[in-house]
Amino acid sequence: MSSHLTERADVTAFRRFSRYFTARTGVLSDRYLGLARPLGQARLLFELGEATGLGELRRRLEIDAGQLSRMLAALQAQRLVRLSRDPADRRRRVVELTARGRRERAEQQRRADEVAERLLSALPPEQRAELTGALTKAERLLRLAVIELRPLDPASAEARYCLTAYATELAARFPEGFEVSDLLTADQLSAGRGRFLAAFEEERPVGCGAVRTLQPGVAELRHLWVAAQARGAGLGRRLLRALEAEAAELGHHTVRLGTHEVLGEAIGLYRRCGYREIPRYSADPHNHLWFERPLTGPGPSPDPAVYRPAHGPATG
Amino acid sequence: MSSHLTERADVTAFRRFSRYFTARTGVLSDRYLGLARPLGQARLLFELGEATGLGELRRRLEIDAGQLSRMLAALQAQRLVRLSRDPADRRRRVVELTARGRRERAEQQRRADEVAERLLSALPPEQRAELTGALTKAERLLRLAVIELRPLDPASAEARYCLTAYATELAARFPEGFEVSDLLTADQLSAGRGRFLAAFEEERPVGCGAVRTLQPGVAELRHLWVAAQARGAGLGRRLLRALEAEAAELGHHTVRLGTHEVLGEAIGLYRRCGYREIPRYSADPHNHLWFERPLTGPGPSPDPAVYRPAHGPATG
DNA sequence: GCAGTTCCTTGACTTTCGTCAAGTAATTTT
DNA sequence: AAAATTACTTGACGAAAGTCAAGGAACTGC
Repeated sequence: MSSHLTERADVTAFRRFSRYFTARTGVLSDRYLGLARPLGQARLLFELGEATGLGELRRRLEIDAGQLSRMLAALQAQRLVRLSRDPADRRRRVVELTARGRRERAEQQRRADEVAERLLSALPPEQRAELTGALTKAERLLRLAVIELRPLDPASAEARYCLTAYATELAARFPEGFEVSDLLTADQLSAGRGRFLAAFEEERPVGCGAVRTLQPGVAELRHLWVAAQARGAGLGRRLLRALEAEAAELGHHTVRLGTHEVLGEAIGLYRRCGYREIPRYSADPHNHLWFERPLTGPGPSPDPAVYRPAHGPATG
Repeated sequence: MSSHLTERADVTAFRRFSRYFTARTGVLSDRYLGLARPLGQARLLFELGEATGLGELRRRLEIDAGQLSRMLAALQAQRLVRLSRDPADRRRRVVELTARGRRERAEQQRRADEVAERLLSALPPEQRAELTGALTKAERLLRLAVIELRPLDPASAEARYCLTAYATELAARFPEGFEVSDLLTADQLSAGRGRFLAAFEEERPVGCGAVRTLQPGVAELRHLWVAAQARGAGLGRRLLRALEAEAAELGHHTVRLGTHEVLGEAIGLYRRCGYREIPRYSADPHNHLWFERPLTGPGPSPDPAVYRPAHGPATG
């Protein structure tokens, strides 16, 4: 089927790019920039920003504890970092760049910039701008791709965190205000009656959404929220599509939703994603517009039933 | 000045992307995919396609002769490659993957595909297509950026190669035919009277173009050629901008050119790049349209005088 | 307050990577 | 045909990277 072929082509394009990019720039940036330092130490120096706990560093760089310990000792001997104990837990140690370390790091960055600049300087301004645009867009979408969508127990602490953030925001934006009591209860979403999805960026919740059965065949989408710091990446759309897929999996053929007139971005999103305005179908006092989208009919995007959201970690 | 700021922003965007991309996927693809093999051997296995001479391999991977020798011995012991002597010069040796080696390589590729697919599968089809589009565009532009533009002696073998390829193509496309004798002579382009630029992709000529003085302040652009295998990347535009910069450097304020009515792509390029059609200014029998562009006036692109083409190797 | 954990350091390796120099066989130059 | 050069292998070694286990100090849970 055609969507499978499309997927193959995407994978191929991604891999081609990845190979080309690492071959072209990866080599340079690694070897070159480390000054006279072994790669491991250079990488460490580069990764060090604010004062960091060794544990976090170890997790980030996936490095053996012993190795890290020795590398830091070497950097300390060169007076590039300062090690101290964490006052809160004196087993823990904290690394920090010294002034000299910061200078070295700046020099590293400068060299990396230089390599990038030499590459870019070959292009006339218009094409350079095109490249920058493409890379920025690609980065935004990659960032979006690594955000994990997971179904969550609506009674869980994480779900509550998302819903509270959502309610707080609505309270600020709706002229009439908004109360946590206006939300669906966990009970109304639990097994059989609906689903709750949350989006995690590096294990921190940055979005959510719920579907629940409205009548046989028809689901209602509610509480679509994207945290302020995660906006502009397309997460709203991704959540929307994933919620539609959940609805389809629950056996529905149509999704409806109601929204508030002040939520301009959301209204735009629904319109762009194939939703059509329909007459009022609910009595929710916070709703002024109602939308609907068929899950199987023709729309501006491929059949969402084909898109299977990953349940569980994406990189596990 | 504003163009400098733009450039900084481009460098920053490039570096941001580079960092993010290598952190996100580079690590995975290196570590993971090599199965249980050391990185060097995995890389070697990956790089081996057709039967390859060791010398070429050494040059490509920038690896010490001794190291390569030992790595290949290790791979041979695992029956992944076959070593034989080059019949033409029996000092030379040639590596080739065995059937088993090819299987291993395919497995490596499959894993890489899997990683890519897992990442991409998080995105709904529309956003996946957007990402693929952005990456494809970025790759095209990166490829374009590493094509080197060099001024060449128009009498050199490489220049002659380009011009012959250009003439051959015109001969096939023009109904009236085209002769090498219709080209400018090296003499007409040599020092003081004009400049000849050639584009090299990995040291192979893939395009060219010339400017020469038509009258004080006015340059003529001629013989703009892009090899068939390098088309679609934007090289025509890059050459055009570089030739304009050369003209500006020679002290001209205007560039003119004439072209043949069958050269649709070229005509489109000139139009997109700020050229306006003007009345006939030359008697060249192969020309049907004439164009002109001021080098200092306002145009759809920033002042080309700001863009300094790199003379000499870009990664030197 | 004591056993069990956690966080980190140290010691004792092995493997891999990278470099130099000596050596051998084939080829080219003189 | 001898000398020089080229293409590769082999030996020797040092530095870096990676692994495992033992141990000490600080914290946690009962």
